[in-house]
Amino acid sequence: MSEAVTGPVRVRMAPSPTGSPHVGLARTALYNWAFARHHGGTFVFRIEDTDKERNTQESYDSLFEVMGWLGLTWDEGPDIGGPYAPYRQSERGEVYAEVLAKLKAGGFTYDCYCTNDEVTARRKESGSKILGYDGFCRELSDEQTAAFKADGREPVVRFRMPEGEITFDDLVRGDITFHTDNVPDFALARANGDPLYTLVAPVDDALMDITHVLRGEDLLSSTPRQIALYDALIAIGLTETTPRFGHLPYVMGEGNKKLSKRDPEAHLMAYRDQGFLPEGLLNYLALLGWAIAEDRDVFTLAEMVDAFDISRVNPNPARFDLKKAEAINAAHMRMLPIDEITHRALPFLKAAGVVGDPVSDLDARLLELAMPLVAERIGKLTEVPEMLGFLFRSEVEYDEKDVAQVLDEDGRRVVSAARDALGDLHAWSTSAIDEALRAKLVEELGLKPRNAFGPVRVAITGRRVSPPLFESLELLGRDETLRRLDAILA
RNA sequence: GCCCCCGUUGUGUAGUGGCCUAGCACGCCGCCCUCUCAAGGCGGUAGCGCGGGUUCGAAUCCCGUCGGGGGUACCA
Repeated sequence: MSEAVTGPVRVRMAPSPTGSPHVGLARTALYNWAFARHHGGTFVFRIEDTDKERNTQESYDSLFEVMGWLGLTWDEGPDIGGPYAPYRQSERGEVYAEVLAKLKAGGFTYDCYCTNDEVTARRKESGSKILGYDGFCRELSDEQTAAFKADGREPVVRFRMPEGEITFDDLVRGDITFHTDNVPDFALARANGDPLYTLVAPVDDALMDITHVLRGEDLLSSTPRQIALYDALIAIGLTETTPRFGHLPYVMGEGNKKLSKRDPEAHLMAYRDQGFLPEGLLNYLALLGWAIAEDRDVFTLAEMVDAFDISRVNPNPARFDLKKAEAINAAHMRMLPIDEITHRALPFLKAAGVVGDPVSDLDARLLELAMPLVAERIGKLTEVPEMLGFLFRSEVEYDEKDVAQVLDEDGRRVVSAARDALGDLHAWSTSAIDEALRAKLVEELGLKPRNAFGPVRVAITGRRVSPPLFESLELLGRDETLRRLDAILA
């Protein structure tokens, strides 16, 4: 493989606003972004919305929302403009019409009147093994053209594929060769004149001086068509060079199925809503096809930018593993300062109704004291309200299973003893609570620590899993603690 | 069918002919620590798709084969 970068770098991400943003999109964006930043290049955000049928405004908006959340910043785009504006293909109609005219004048295209049925019928008759278009309209006589027009047919514009082999040096896969016998002439514009992706993507890449095209492997087999078109664009003077291509492996779901839009795991928004950190998700996504080092897999975006090398990207498709994604996310959670976790958890705490909006001073102070207790025990932000809710709500949400398991008759005796021990306590501090409960439950009643504190924990927090108990009691306060114990015993 | 891509433990990867008795991470299992859960520490589990070559020596090179994926649109 030859040197990937020899000059200034301009890359782009060019999603279509259809459906809800997908994890594969984020991975592609991330690699493009990291590549651009590593080489001090430019990252362009372009919207490929030529398919009017499938585009939606909602999807368009969610693209920006999700990219904003991820924090992968672009240097040029529909929202911020740039020297190559507009960046939305639906606004570039004249550009494509002009290119199309030049291509036609140069003899690189022809009008094609065939219907699908006709092409299929001819293939059946000829017994050809190649499925695409057969080139029937390549050399139409004036009479034939007139006949089609008289028939009321409108032509699509088709590109004339040259004869021979097309080889390109893929940035992640090395040399790939196609023979154009297997790459039929393809349509550049619909019969109604609307340009198609096949035209628009290479034209914009050319016009925007894109130097490296990093995209999903689903586009691998359209690359020879684009290279042939690029040659034509060079011939008509639109650009001077063809970009380098790099085809990124798929992100697959469970089993060996491509993560489809139907899979809940596919949706980026779901990760945000589940309380993933963008840097955690991004770190995990980076691992799907790339490694920073052989013995390390937790790193920051800055470290990734520093180390990213497109030629080190693995070509084979990767399965998305939620467990590992969560583990990586948890590692990032632990890297965050506590007040930063608090800051990020706030929307989740508000959404869960654990704190009000705005947050009262009292709650803010309690949060400041409570956060250190859970900061190291959470993997996702949604766990913060789950773990701390009991400190803020007067109505404890008791987990029925935990209650049934721990607060049986024996458990209630333990709670009762704990209530006695704490009721007499004058100093209300973690260490005093610790000592008092141990003296009563462990030493006096001879219980094992876990059996001693379990019932108290469930009585107070509603769950068998909670922040450390003594600290929690201190924060809860004597009155509320005793009230909850009494309520259980009542 | 035809063309192209891919193939290391359950998952992601490291590995570019001897350093591989195949490393790391997640998962899973066990132990330690421990007021629960995490975190942390220690240990275990499991892999080069298959078959031929080349070579003193192959996960690494070659051929074949099988399996998976993508494309084959007036979608992108």
